[in-house]
Amino acid sequence: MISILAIKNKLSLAVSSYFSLDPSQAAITIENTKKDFEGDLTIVVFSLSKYSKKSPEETAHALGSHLLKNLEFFYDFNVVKGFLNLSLKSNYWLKLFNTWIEEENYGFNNKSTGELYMVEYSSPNTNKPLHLGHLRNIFLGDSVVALLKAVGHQVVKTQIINDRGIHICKSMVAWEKYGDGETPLSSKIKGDHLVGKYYVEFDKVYKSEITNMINNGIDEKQAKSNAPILLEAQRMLVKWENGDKKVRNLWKKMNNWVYEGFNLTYKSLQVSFDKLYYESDTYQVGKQIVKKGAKDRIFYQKKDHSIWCDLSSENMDDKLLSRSDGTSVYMTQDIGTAVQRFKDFPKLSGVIYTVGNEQNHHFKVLFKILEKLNLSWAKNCYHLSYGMVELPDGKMKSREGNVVDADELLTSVISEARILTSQRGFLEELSEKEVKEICQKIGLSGIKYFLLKVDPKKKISFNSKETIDLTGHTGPFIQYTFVRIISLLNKLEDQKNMDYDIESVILSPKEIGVIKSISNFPFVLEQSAKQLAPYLLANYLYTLVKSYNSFYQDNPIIAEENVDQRKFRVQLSRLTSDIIKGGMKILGIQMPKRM
RNA sequence: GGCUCCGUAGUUCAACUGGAUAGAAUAUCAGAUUUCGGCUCUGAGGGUUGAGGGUUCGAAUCCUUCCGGAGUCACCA
Repeated sequence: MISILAIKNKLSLAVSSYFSLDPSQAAITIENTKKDFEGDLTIVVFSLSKYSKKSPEETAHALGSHLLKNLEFFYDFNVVKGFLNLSLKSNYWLKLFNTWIEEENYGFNNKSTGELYMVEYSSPNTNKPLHLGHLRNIFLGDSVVALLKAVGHQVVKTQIINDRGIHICKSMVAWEKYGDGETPLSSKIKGDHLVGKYYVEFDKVYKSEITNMINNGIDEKQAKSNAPILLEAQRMLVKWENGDKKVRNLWKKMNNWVYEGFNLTYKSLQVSFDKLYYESDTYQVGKQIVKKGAKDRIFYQKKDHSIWCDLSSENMDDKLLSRSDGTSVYMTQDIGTAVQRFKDFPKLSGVIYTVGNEQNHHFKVLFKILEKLNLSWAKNCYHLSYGMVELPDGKMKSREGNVVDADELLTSVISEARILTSQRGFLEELSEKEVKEICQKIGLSGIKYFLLKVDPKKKISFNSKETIDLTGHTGPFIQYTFVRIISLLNKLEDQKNMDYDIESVILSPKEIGVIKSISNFPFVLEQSAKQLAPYLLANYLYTLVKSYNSFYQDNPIIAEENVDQRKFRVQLSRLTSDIIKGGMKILGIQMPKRM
């Protein structure tokens, strides 16, 4: 069985034996040859020239002729500076290609690794609707899940619902005071949006109260922490934690409004979860752990009864875990949630927290505290941090209503897709339902690809125009290539016997280009999964599509007269479309059959 | 102020984790269709990789000092 890896291994062995090196010790770098140079594999000889005691160039030449003579794979080599470029015989490319088309799921790992991971993502607060920032989180998490599955792991998709705390009390107080009994039903406003409306309302009142107090000679800091409406929210939180019936009922009612709204949004985003955790449950678990930790002297208690974790040994400030009034903080529930998760799934190899980079410090502290609690799995917790999504005029602030709303964005990209497809006229004889489905696929691919193609740790500047673009480095562009291939395959009369004789196929540079690109797919998948980096896959799929389009442009397929050549090109197209489909699926993007 | 992250064509992003002449997209300009979906393809111009110094055969990448931006250091979440 031949494979790229096998060729590289043999090459590596041949190189080390040429220099009489121990193969297990020798660091021989073999890379794919860069596009602008001739060749397929490149050996970097700079570090090897010390063994030959000659210049890198001389060494490379000597090594090149040696390899050409002793290995069957190559037909030529060239040297540029210290780089030895080797050219693989084209029938080896064909042999490689033949093994790929016979694989069940080329690039994917079909056998299970037996490892189980948990990926947490989305995890919104229940006081406002989802916005563009959540979308980045959700798509990132969702595609990391798919990546882990693609390489053979099992995955539990989860979220922690932040249903408790001062934020929801703010919406509740505002609704009670100014809501006049308004419900999603009576107002025809989606539940999450309705609750969000009162969160904004709270902030408005809060701010005007502060201004008034300052005008009456109270200093700003005092005003901020003593504004009447804020005090009201804080009193409500204490009542909530004490189980006050009236407060709990209101809380349940408003949270349910939010869940109904979220579920609609998740549905249109095509994401789902396996297991939900609610902060209102897990903070109790956390509270117990903190209490016990204080008793065991892992944490310490101040005179005012507040409980803290000493982190001076880590060069960090001490962390509050329980307030002096006994109520718990964000960190408390995160400790509880983590413990609960490993209780529920003892076999977890790791938990991945998909959370924005504003919480980098929080997670550093959390993991440290888990370590201090002697939880052996603490080291298996990983924070998948990502940058903020910024608007052209700066950061989004939901309190100020300066956000790109997820629901609105979705409808706008989908309707844009409809305008553009209707101009093209390929969907005319389809039913309304089918057209709608296709436009959803196109619109979603625009926004998903836009958010996923960027390295997670970098911030994204959002540009609504680019998101719905169909050309260039976009999701719809990739979909278009797929649709063209499908349309082509459908035109074939005889699809059954696609075997061809290798000897009668002559590969053009563009065909080799596509094969080379295909050869990278398994490595890209592996890397993306390992680094939890869907953007690597997204960028790869784009380069694959580029090289295919370039091939497609000047090689006839159906009209090709040489039967073997034609069959090869059909297979090349088919495998390319399979990779596009499978790869894009990992990004959460579905392929339309027409567009 | 301490710590962390970021800074690459006008703009949005890459660069196989230290490799070659820093690549795409977009915008602009110039080309390609007796051809399978032209939402395509080919080409041109566009760069002191924020600045300086260092490490070495070799630096956008590592170290260091500045400059600029973001985040965080809460009895907020």
